[in-house]
Amino acid sequence: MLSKKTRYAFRALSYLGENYGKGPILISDISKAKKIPLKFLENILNELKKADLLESKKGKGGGYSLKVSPKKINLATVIRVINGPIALLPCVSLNFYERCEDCDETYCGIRKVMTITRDATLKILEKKTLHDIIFASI
Amino acid sequence: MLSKKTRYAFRALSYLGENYGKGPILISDISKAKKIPLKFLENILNELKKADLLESKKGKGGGYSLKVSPKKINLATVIRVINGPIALLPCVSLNFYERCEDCDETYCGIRKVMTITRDATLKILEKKTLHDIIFASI
DNA sequence: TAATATCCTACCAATTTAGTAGGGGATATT
DNA sequence: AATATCCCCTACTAAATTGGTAGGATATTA
Ligand code: FES
Ligand code: FES
Repeated sequence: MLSKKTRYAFRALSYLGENYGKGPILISDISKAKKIPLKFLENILNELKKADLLESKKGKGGGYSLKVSPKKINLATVIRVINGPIALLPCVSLNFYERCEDCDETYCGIRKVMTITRDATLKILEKKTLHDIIFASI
Repeated sequence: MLSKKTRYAFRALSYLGENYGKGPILISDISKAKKIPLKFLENILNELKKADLLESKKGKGGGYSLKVSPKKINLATVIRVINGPIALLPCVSLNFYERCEDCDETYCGIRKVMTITRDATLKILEKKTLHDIIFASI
């Protein structure tokens, strides 16, 4: 399951997507509009910025905005940044790979199934973008 | 990601599957063969029993065995018993549904994508059985 | 230089995860 | 009936993760 933090991230990004092209948006505005605890949201947006999905501006007239169009931000990327691995096992993860002790990857049946599952999941999550979820929700 | 406990469950079930039809298998045998902490495994097997996947016998000559053939135990069931929901959001879960506060399901774009993802995942995990992972790993 | 707004570090409580410890109860053999 | 075997149950615990808070440092604008 995705963490609450990840769901907050999606909601915040949706808001930024809805306001794409309108200049910097205040954290406090997003916090109010999407009912996300302000200081927690601050952290989330900062992580998204470090992952190069957002850009920010300090001082008056500052705030956050999407770095690229909502059509270019896919959901898999967001989940990886905030939630971590998408695969169900570390030995199957493309971006967070870790070897399994006491298990030979070449002959592991569980791993084979989880690889298929991962591919099916990614096929969807890498295709669906912020734009898709904003548009679907109007 | 699946918990370590879930991975232990798969390994234990694989062992029981490999020995299907040979009568009760000792927890300690599974523990040794699959390198799973004994007391932890005890707990796991008991949960699988309560979920009606295993049957047990006490006393000498006792142990655990699969209640049905490895071909009839699908991976989704196992994950649900030990790990919990398969869906990425509670509002999308078929077996562990919970409503999202501050979010209208009818218009929620995230939910739509996660529903598609869940279906794709289930299509695989409900089809693949214990037999598949045992056979693939030989 | 004052006001504004993000950035950074540190802390915290609650929950979950990954176990351990120890005895109780059922069963089979002797 | 005694005993050894083996699952069952309750309770406890350490460590990690989750979901936050608090407070100040830093950058920007006016
Ligand atoms: S589960 Fe990772 S290699 Fe078997
Ligand atoms: S995320 Fe569950 S309804 Fe929107």
